[in-house]
Amino acid sequence: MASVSSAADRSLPLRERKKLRTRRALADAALRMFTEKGFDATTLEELVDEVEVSKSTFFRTFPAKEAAAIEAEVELWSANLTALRDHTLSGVILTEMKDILCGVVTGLDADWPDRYVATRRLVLTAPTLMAYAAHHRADIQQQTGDLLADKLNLPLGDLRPQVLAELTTTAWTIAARAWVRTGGQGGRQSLLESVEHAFQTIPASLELSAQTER
Amino acid sequence: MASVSSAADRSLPLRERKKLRTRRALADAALRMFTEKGFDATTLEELVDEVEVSKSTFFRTFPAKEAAAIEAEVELWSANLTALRDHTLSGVILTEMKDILCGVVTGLDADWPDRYVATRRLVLTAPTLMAYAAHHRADIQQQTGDLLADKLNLPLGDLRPQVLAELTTTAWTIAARAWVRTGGQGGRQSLLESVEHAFQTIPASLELSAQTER
DNA sequence: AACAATACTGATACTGAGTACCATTTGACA
DNA sequence: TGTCAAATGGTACTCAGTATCAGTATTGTT
Repeated sequence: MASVSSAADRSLPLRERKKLRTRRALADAALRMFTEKGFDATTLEELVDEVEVSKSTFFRTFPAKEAAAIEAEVELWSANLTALRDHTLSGVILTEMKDILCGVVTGLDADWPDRYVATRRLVLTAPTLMAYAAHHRADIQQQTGDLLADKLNLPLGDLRPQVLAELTTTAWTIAARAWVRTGGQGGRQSLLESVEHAFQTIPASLELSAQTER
Repeated sequence: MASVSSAADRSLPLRERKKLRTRRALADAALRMFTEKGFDATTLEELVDEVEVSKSTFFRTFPAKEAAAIEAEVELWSANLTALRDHTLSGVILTEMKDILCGVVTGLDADWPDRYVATRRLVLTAPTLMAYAAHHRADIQQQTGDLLADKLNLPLGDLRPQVLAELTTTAWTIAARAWVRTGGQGGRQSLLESVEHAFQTIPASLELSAQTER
């Protein structure tokens, strides 16, 4: 389980390193400024002035203003897709999905948990951001489902890989929501416990009944 | 199970009827024009000219250009929330959720299935629409989860209502996707069968394993 | 049936995100 | 060092979305 993305990766061509640096700088500034001033109140011009790049460069790096704000989210799911791709599945898939996801969380940069908490809190403040994050999640889900179907050699009509992909993101979303609500206290470890708990809650939810419950 | 929304509802004050009429006209024109010319290629001006209202009126009716395109989706979930609110839960909740949803589908306008198919197909063509639809889904999920927690008197930390809400929209999304892919053939009836199937697939997915499967 | 009070519409002017285009600079590589 | 490719910055543009206000239609009251 190698650490995938660190800030200054030698061995990468200089040009690529520069691009990565501005990408990182833009994402950091975006998270900070949007949190301080509000997403709508911060114009793109202010953002690019801060980082000292042009608007052109911004849109060559990110497809939208919103994208710069949810980099931490993107990092998580890109890494997860890669991990799933490189993993040989065996046993109960949903459990495997949970383990892969937990492995990814463990492998991310040291500053990732803080950035993720800040990101999720920010997302709650602006509907536009909410929409963008939801879209990203749907996108990831689709890709995960397709990848699963491929890895398991399942026919096109089989709904199970899509369902599994959705269950995975569902479990994550719910676990993360609870963890973020605590301010990310307990760090990575408590997040992992929250994820375990959420995955366990799925079968428990299926059986939930009224009457007997009150 | 009363039919909720028909085009010209008497007994409503004139002012409200007019608003509903323009809303309907805008949504219809939007669906048609976006499908014909493409979402991005159709400007808001063209749309409001067609319906002969001002841009001002458009934005008092819909919060965004995208919203006019997904009215069929909004109608479905608004009706579902209302139905859930008015329903007394008993027995296995997930089954109840399925039944309520199926009841809502049965109760919608005669032209709803066609409009829904057109909507979903349109959504696939424009990322902006995709994002907006995903956002709407997330919004509905949240409200459904909160409503469930309230109706079942569950404490704030309990993840199960949120999971159930997500499972419900998940099942719907997957069922609808399959149904739309067939062009909505078989109409409402085959959609309902697809929904049944998707709900059954959820427990089946939990147990899916590798090895034994290939 | 006339009259406030109130809600809705339309027009205008504005902000800011995102795109298209081109001239300039910078890194890659022989 | 020189040449090619690729990234950058600047300018001008389109269009969604907001704010404001004057005019018009609807409601409910007397």
